[in-house]
Amino acid sequence: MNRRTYHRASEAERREDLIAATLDCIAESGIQGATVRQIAMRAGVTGGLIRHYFSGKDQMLQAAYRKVMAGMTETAVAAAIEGETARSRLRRFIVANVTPPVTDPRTLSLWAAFISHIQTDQSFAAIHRENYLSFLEALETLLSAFFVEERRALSPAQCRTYAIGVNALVDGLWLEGTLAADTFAEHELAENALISVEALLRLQPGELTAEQR
Amino acid sequence: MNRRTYHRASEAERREDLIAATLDCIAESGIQGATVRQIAMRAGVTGGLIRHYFSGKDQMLQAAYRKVMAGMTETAVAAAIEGETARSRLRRFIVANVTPPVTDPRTLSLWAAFISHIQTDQSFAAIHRENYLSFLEALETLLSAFFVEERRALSPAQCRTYAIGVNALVDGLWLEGTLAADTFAEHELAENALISVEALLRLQPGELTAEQR
DNA sequence: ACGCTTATTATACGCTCGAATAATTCGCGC
DNA sequence: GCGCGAATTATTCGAGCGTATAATAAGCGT
Repeated sequence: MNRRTYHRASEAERREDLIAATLDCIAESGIQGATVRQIAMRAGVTGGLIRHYFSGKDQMLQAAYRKVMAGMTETAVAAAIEGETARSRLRRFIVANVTPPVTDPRTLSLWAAFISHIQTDQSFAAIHRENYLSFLEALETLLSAFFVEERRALSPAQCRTYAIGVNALVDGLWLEGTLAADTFAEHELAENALISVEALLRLQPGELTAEQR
Repeated sequence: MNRRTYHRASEAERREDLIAATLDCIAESGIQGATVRQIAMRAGVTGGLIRHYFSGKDQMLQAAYRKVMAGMTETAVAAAIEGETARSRLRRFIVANVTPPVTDPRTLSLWAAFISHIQTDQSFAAIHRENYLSFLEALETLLSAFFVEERRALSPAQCRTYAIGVNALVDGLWLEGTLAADTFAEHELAENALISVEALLRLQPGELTAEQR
């Protein structure tokens, strides 16, 4: 009647492990395969522990959703701030969104698994909304800085219209490029994204595309 | 010990009923709520009947997925062919894709519920791919006819790049516009779509937007 | 080095799922 | 109008789900 030996972990790392295991399960076999038992096994613990750190499975899924979305936005934002000019930052932001690890089958699996919960569960809807608005705001900021740098006057309303359009384009390319990953070479997608954004903002051809310092 | 009385339906209409009930269940409570029992109840039959018409629940879900996707494409194509000029057909196609019933919470629910299966189940992946390519081809045809009408020479490769970009834009607007339905007025989304496509194709402002006869 | 707190395991419970099977009713061909 | 095939119902089964609870081992403060 020997029990398993185990290690007592700190709350932070245990929660992180559990969320990571949740994401692994979802990525591998969909939300249907992300059962309490599977997740626990993947995390190297037993099922009961989950309810010691989360009030239920749903709350853990929500935490996992937050992590995925935050990760996507942060990757793109982190890429952007490396740029030295507003134009470069905008360019990097766009490219990052259609390049791994954002454009990645695993990321898509996770995103897709959660997106369907938005319609049914308002907690997920809130998380989505929060991240959508934050992404849109980041894009809007990059855009308006870019237009200032280009000495091109733009009403806030028009800037927002542009942001919505660019956001849609990037999302669409991301979605299709990842779903049909074998149809597009990696650079092909990024190139298409830049050309399309150029056109969308009515820039000169090459204004964004051209490599710059 | 009285059994329920029942009506013997033709195979075609029974299958259609079952698929419709499946979609109702998914739209209302997500894929998790689309259980054999719920679907059967909604269709006014008992659960066992499902396996008389489909080899299992999964196959019925696939049939339902096909129906949803075909419906979306057909709605847009049907709207397009009403147009008298290539420009009008392109315009109508785009507007139809960001207007109810394509842009609709129910449609999104259904789409989202299925999209996550693409990563896990290759049967769903095949259905997706089939519909994606058919949508892209329809768009490409509309585009090239439009450019011919406009007497604007375009290489097939560039036409395809445009098609991919427009497709992404339309998909993205559709997705965001439906997810954040309360953020956009109905005409706002369509207007933004036309303005963005205009820019994407490097047309004159108003070339697509302006109402025309 | 011991005892106390608690993180973790182990086990059980009630429920619902998809599927299989057997019983029954329908309605068409004759 | 009757019988026969097949569509439909009714019932059962085993598996797996999320959750609850009790037993236990870990490791820190002292």
